[in-house]
Amino acid sequence: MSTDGARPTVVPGQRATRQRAAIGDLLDQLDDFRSAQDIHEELRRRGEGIGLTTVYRTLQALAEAGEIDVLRTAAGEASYRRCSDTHHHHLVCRSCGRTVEVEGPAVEHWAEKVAAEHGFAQIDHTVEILGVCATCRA
Amino acid sequence: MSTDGARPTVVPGQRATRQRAAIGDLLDQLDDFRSAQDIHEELRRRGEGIGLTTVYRTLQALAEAGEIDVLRTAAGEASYRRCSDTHHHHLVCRSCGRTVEVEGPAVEHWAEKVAAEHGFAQIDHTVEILGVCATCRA
DNA sequence: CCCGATACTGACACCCGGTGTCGATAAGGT
DNA sequence: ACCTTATCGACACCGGGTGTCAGTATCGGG
Ligand SMILES: [Mn+2]
Ligand SMILES: [Mn+2]
Ligand SMILES: [Zn+2]
Ligand SMILES: [Zn+2]
Repeated sequence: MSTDGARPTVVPGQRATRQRAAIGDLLDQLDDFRSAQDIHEELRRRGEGIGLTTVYRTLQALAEAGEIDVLRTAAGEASYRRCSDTHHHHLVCRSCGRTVEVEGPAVEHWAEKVAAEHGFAQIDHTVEILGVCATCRA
Repeated sequence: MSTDGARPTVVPGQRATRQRAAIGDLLDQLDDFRSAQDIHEELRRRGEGIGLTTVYRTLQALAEAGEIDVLRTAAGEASYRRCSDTHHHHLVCRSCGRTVEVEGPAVEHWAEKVAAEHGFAQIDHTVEILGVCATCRA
């Protein structure tokens, strides 16, 4: 959870609206990946009047702008989380959803090397680790 | 593409049916990831009478049994491919779908190490590399 | 070889995450 | 304040995938 409180809550070039601010604030408070519907529910629980469509599209815009990270659950549903701005991957607890950001130069190099060896360019990669955290094993 | 022709086309404990054989045969001939609908279409084109529901469920069963690999497209749709039986990952062309199986002990070790460091167990990981192949850049 | 228990099939209704539409609303530049 | 126009959100719709269930085919036992 970043506590700087100064991250752009709005994608540059877009208008600052109450709804987008509410979503940005909530994302700052949450610590693990949440679906659009989760976020919509939580906002309404807090008394924010906001439509589900708006939540879907705002989250997508934020993801596209690189403000937040997207992850596909096993069920194929998208989930979102505000992350640090450096390149990293995720270690996620299958049981409670607890998320740890991890990085590894070894993987980055390996991906580039193997792609180049096969003549591939404009490389992008996804690396996610799933497991059960210590707490959930108690 | 494996040419052994002796891979189990049926998950153990299940009955051998014409439909499952047709799907297995087709998977042996295809070389890159295909959606359930693609496979269904192709089977009908070849004159096989088979229902879409059956294709969906057979592919899922094969995937669950580890007979084939599953990949989620950017659109969130599942795609399937018969792969070698050793652990590996995929290098996929974003443009033509061409798929190369790759492996890397470095990544395996890294994943295990980083998970252990954070107290996670029962680890599973997904690693996919996307890019544009040499042919598609011409 | 035949038969019956039962696994499988597939048409169809349904589920659900996500998108297109469009009239109403509100941001924010002047 | 005013006007232009981005944004909102209710609603209809889309498409991949699943539950149901009556009909069908497999295959082990007799
Ligand atoms: Mn990486
Ligand atoms: Mn691996
Ligand atoms: Zn946990
Ligand atoms: Zn290609």
